[in-house]
Amino acid sequence: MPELVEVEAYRALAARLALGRPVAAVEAPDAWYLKRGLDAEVVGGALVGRDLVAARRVGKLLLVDTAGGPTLGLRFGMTGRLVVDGRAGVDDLLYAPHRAEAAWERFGLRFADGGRLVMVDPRRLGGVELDPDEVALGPDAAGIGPAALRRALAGTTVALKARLLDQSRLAGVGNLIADEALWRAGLAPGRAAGGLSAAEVRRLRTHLLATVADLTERGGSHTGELLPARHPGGRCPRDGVELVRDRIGGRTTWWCPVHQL
DNA sequence: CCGGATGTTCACCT
DNA sequence: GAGGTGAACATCCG
Repeated sequence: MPELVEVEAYRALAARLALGRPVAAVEAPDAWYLKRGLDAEVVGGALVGRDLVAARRVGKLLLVDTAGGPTLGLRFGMTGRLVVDGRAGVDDLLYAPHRAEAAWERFGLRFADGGRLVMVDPRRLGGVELDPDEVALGPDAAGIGPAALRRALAGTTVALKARLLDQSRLAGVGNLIADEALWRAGLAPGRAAGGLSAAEVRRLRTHLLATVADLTERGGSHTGELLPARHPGGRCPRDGVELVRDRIGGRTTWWCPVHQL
């Protein structure tokens, strides 16, 4: 999906524009998008007439609380975007087409004043559920503390990057943030997650938080320093050697063999 | 035409 | 049980 950075922008958009507005209708044109056996009738019955009272985020999951009703859980997959009253939470997504087809509107809430909150998702990799299991997610990567990061990495020989991507251990880090943070921290993605020294875990935390802050400020997960070099022949922006391409945690991984140790 | 892309889930192995 | 792999979802891009 959009990673933590984009979902935070969606959360802020929803908090700014959607709260306090009663839901007049639920638009669920795509049954596939409703997860866990939900259908349009159930979602409509649960949400219509209710006020939206809070917009929260855990990792890449956006949570919208209703007054006296269930919490709406929105997942954006890789290409999902949130649009409220025609305004987008982020200007751009790396792999999303720049067009906005009405056919890609997978789910929406219509408000009494005619405004709308809409999920646009060309690839349909996202989805909607009610009262999603928030406990299944690890602590949010934004603002994670030293002890929590240590716990998230400890006790396994799984590759460090794979562990960072494991949403049940640490929530919010996606493929681009993982590569960027490891590149900044000078840590090889294939290292055993539990094998880092205490100093390395502290260094990783520092750079993970800085990465999230920088990408948030610049407007997206695709604004990292490493991103322009993530292609065959791409060179490390820091020391100029050709990056190594690997497959770690099921995802394409680009890293520098010189300074990531 | 082919392969790969900010993600998650599931089946199937080892 | 842990962990790895590949497929699936649908569309665009190089």
